[in-house]
Amino acid sequence: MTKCESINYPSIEDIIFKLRYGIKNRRNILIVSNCLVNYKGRASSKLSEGERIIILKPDGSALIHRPKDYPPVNWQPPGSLFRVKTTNQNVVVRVFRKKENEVLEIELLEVILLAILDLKDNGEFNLFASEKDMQEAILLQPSLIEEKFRPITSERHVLPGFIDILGYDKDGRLTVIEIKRKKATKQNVLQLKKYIDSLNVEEKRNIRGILVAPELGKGSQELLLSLGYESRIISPQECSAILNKQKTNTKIDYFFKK
Amino acid sequence: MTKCESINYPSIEDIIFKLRYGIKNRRNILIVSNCLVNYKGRASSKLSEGERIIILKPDGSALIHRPKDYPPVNWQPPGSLFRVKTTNQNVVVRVFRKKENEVLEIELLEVILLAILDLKDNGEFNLFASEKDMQEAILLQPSLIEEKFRPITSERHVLPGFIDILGYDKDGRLTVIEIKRKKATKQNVLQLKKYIDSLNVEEKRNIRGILVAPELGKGSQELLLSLGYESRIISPQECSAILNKQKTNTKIDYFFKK
DNA sequence: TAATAAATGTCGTTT
DNA sequence: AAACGACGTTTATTA
Repeated sequence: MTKCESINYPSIEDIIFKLRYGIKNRRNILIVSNCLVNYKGRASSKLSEGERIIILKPDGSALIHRPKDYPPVNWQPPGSLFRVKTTNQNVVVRVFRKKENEVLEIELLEVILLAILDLKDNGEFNLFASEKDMQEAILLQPSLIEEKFRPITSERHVLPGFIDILGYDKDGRLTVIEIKRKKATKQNVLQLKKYIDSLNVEEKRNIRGILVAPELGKGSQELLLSLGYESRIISPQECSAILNKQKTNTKIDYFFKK
Repeated sequence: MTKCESINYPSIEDIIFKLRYGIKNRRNILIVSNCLVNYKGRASSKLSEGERIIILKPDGSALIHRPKDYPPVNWQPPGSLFRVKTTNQNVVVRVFRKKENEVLEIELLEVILLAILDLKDNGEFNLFASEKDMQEAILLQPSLIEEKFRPITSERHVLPGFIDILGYDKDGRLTVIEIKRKKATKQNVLQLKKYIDSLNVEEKRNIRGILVAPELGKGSQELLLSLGYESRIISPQECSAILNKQKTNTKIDYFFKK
């Protein structure tokens, strides 16, 4: 079996055979077809006739893409089961997801292109400038918050829960830091408040709250002030740069040690 | 030009020519290829070598799918610009989005399948059992809330902001309704509270708050009680059924009138 | 399993 | 352009 077996305008028999083969052997399947789609589960939907691109993945995820738009018009997350049957003399792919008891049915009216793919992908994916990167950068260089800021939560989550960073300021005041990778909203300030409130410390007034974000939204700024919290304007990109620099330094250290 | 021009293992010259042709003529483009992907924008990412499915749409959206997972590993929303160039003797597709100043670059190391598609899709898509359907069902049949409930806001955004439904109960008490299509959270109760607080009415205690949802989460129930609000357990599916019935009745009415 | 928050979230709507 | 909330959100993490 080759890496890619593709057919233009396959016969019904071919479609059924290839689909079943591909599903059974955990191949990626690509279908370009005029089709009808019905979905029923948490909601329900009907999509009338049209030509779309369909992807079936061996992990049980399914995607139906119209000629435009970023999101799939219909889909099924991983863990779904594929079944190929015939209805009205057409091939129907049924994608069933037990977890939510959801069914997606794709009736293939005319298959334009069918490809059974045996893809090899062991590539490594790395994302930078995520919220987690911001957290790590601050832990690595606490002066981003202010001089002599000392995080408590370093490697392990010393205090469990959802607090991004907990620490002490130069005067020993307990400080809660909430990090956002995009413009902060009022909701984010409330989140910070919630965490501070959740700390079972008697003198809550003595706890500092700092919201870290690349920008403050209108509502957030007011609320921040009224609650007596602070903010630090820091972008995810600069945090990423700090981490990169650190890695480079580690490498150089290693080089000289050798 | 046919609806689907597909080639297995095209030459570099073919790839460049077909891609440029497809982009220029606003075709959908399907590429199965061993590739490298770099993204830089709001965040940044690197994806090392591997075989993936790539979709380029004429509206400027791009999707890169690995052999597994529901979401694309890299992407670009609509409005992006495609450019085809060569680097390291490989074809590179550059997808630039001005709005966020984001760049996605896909280096094609070995194209397994390339298809230029001229898809026709005028199909109608209908989604049922959305939150909007729930809203409409309640407006159509206010007794879902309680007997003699009278909605004021028939359209939307008639009053302050984002209140789903505003109305009067049988005793003329102002009532704010917040609708959720899935299990209600604490956050949802706070949302309801916010809307009630935002109503500049003197006697806020006299306003009723009702959270409509198919189920109540743990935290939400407690908070609901402590704030003195109420709830109605209603599923999006039953609301959808109510709307369907209404439509059927309208059709029957029309039939008899004729 | 339920709850909670992140996401390059995206997308629509209203101010 | 900014704010706000829905989404069949999905996904990962934690209690």
